[in-house]
Amino acid sequence: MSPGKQASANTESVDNYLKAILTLGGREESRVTIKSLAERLRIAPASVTNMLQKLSGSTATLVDYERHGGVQLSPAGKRRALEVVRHHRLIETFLYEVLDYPLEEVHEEAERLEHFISERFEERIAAKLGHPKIDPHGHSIPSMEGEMTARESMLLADVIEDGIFVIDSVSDQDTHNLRLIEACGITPGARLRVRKNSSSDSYSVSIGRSSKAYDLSREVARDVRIIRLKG
Amino acid sequence: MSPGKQASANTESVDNYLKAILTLGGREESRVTIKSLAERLRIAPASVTNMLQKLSGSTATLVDYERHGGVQLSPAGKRRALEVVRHHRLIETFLYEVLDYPLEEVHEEAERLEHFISERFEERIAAKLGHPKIDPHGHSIPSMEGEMTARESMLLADVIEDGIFVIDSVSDQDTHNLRLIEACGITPGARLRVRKNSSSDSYSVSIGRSSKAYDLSREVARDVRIIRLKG
DNA sequence: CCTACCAATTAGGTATACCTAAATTAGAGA
DNA sequence: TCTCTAATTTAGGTATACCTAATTGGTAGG
Ligand SMILES: [Mn+2]
Ligand SMILES: [Mn+2]
Ligand SMILES: [Mn+2]
Ligand SMILES: [Mn+2]
Repeated sequence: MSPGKQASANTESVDNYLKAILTLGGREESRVTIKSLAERLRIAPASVTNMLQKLSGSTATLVDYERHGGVQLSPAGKRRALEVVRHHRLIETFLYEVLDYPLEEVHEEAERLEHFISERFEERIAAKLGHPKIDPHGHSIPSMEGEMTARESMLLADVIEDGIFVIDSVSDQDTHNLRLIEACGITPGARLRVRKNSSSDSYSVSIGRSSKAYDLSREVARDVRIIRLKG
Repeated sequence: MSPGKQASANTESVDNYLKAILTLGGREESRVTIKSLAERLRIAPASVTNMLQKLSGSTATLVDYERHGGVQLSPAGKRRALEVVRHHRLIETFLYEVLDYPLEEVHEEAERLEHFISERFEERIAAKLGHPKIDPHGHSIPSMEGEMTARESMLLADVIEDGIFVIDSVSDQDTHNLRLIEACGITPGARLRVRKNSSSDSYSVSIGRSSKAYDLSREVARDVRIIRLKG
């Protein structure tokens, strides 16, 4: 077959491990502990150890695992993880743009479908959407070649000095938080004025030059990433 | 929860059994043999017996199985089977209409995705497509309530007397045959002139009033359903 | 009425992907 | 250096959904 890849005989389960390792490893791609993987995947640590041993042993070694030393993606594993992330984010964009899903609903559907769409499906929705670079949460969509651009952003919850920011992205992990976030008008790309409330552990935010301010708890503020515009 | 159904905890495998029983049972919903199921699903007969015993035993009895007596769908099983068929055909229509898939490619993708889309996804693509009643192969799409209209049609391969017909539907089972069929211009709804070739075991067909005639082997002719217009 | 024969079933596997409970280990702090 | 604890691993399950081989059953023809 041509220089491309063959459909990757990965199971849904394996894909989920790879994606979790990618995410938890962060920008530096550091080694990930069994415990953190277990928490993220909501699977018992013993099961995670088991799976990783199988993954690093057989197949095309998707993963570099060491006894008591955590895991890291191999080049092949990283390639596959980014492919799944691309699927996920393209599907989310598609659901949002074409099928008019509410933002809080796209993640759950994408989380399932990302494992089952073909390369053709991926290619067709990408084309339909005009090859988008970011998804509706503000996350970068990896390119077909597995490149993903990273922006320099911080958590709203980590703001110390009040100021004006641009909204980078919102987390898709918690439906309830996301609804609250949307209710404030927080949308990737918009401008946000942030004031840290000294009394309670919360943030007062307003969009653009609007005077309407909303209060966000620290927990919710952890689900918003922003970039400082001016101090 | 409201009067509706809960997401049906069926696995992909169970759904496939139900769909196969529905199809093989035909319009009369007759009992289906283990052997025919095994062939259709490409699973060993022993495995089919096993699965059916589990299905008829536990859960909400999706199936009426009797030792040495074949199977039949229960009302609940029929409901679920039609739901999956609705998914399948809506997805096919969507891939064809919205994502510009070639006709021969829609089936394989739908065959996978039908098990994983949510009710919301089903509803959204149905709305997007204007609640279509037939899929691109000419097959009826069951309604949300599980009603499916049946047309009175025959196989092209069963034609004895030459004549003019309307094309009812084409089978989605064989990609290769489907490509041949499409190449003749055979499309559901079009008019077809059929002449049985006495010499070889084949059919000479032409579309509408076109004089261009194509030869279809009996094997391919089995994948085309037609309705007689005039003798 | 009795056999074959074929369909169906039973018996006894395998692989995947989980689980809980019981070791074991690495590393931090005394 | 020793000890303790939390992380990790090992051991020994479960459920699903397949498989092959061996057995049983129904029935059509002789
Ligand atoms: Mn998501
Ligand atoms: Mn996203
Ligand atoms: Mn189909
Ligand atoms: Mn179809």
